[in-house]
Amino acid sequence: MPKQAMAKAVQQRTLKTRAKLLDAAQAVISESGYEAMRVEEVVLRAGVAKGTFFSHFKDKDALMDQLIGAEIDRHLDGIEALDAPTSIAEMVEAMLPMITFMTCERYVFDLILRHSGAAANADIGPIAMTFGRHAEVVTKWLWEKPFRKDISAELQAEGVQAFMVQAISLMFCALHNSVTPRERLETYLSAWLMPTA
Amino acid sequence: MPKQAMAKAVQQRTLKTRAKLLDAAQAVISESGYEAMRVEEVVLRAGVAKGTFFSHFKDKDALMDQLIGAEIDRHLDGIEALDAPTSIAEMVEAMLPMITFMTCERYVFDLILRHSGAAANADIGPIAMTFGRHAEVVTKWLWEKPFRKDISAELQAEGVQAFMVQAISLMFCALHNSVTPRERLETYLSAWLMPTA
DNA sequence: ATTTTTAATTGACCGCGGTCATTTTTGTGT
DNA sequence: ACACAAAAATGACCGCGGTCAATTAAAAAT
Repeated sequence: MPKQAMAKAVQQRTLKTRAKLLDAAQAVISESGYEAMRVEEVVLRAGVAKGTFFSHFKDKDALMDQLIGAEIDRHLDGIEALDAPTSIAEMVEAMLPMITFMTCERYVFDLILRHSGAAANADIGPIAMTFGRHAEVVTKWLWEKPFRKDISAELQAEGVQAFMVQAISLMFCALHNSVTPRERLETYLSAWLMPTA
Repeated sequence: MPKQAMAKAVQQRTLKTRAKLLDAAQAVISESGYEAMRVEEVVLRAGVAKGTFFSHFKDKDALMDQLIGAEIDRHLDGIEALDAPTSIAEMVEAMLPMITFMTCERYVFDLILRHSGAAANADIGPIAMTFGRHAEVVTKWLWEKPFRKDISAELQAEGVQAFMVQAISLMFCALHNSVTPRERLETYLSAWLMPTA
């Protein structure tokens, strides 16, 4: 039997509970940050039992995936509303708010990295979706305003993501944080998108 | 008082115990893989108490850092013995054994990523060291046999690492594993090191 | 209305990483 | 030899994510 056919099975009680859990989690995070979030604290505030949490979310990471994914999506909305950047500096500028969020906590960045690719073929999580979306946006930019013509816009976009991750990673590295992420990313993307040899 | 002056303070008992712990850990890993390693199992085999483990290693990750770092170092020894590659294919070929190890388990790759940058200024862990070493080796290659001349060998090497990480990440992504890591990395590095526009 | 089926919730329980006051061992000064 | 101080080892204990058999509430069948 196809899943679609039995979509009726979900009760509104379920939606209420899930909303309570999401709200409670968001509240905790707003107060104390992502890393400090405890499942026990969330269920306490939501007024449900611990087991209920795990019948709504596969594990703690799944909740984080949703919340963080939603936040990134909000930033992507802003990015998507922009015109295609005409310079590297503009491109970096456009991506900076999203990057700032991604690096607000070490914990957040690690989680994003872990979820940036879909683990199983079926469950492409919210964060993995945002990476797909980001690649699309950048691809569109590069399609409209091409920097390099020897390789496809898709490949260029993949490189942009790779360098974005690299630039962010080095932010958490005590050895390499003398330069700002903006500067570093500009250096990378100039070399990647505007090679002169 | 400088640390050097009081180096005497370590007893042989300490070295014995640490060796026992490392051996036990390696044994467990050889049998069941990295992910399956449990601190309780290790201390049981080593014949010491649980607390002893944590007086030798800050946490479980620190042990993993050492073991995995040592393994990567072994691969780097092999890489370093090679001549500077004259083509992208050769370069990828040289790095492939190391990459294969890094991707032997999802858990291993995640841990490597988390430790690839030094967290605090003081403690540059074994894995972070290997990333530095790898960058040096690639820089030397690019110095001897330059691909691009518009950017420094160091920057080229940073890009190689960024693309290596990207290629590996996509291996664990169910959506993008139709192409082999070798192929993907060759595509990336060709575009990065031999741009034609 | 009443039974039956199915979905949702519960909380005691477990696994495992990590801590710390206490005890044991080792090296040192007398 | 002995006392004493410093280092190392111990294991009971804790925090927290995650499980599952049992219970309760909701929808469907009668």
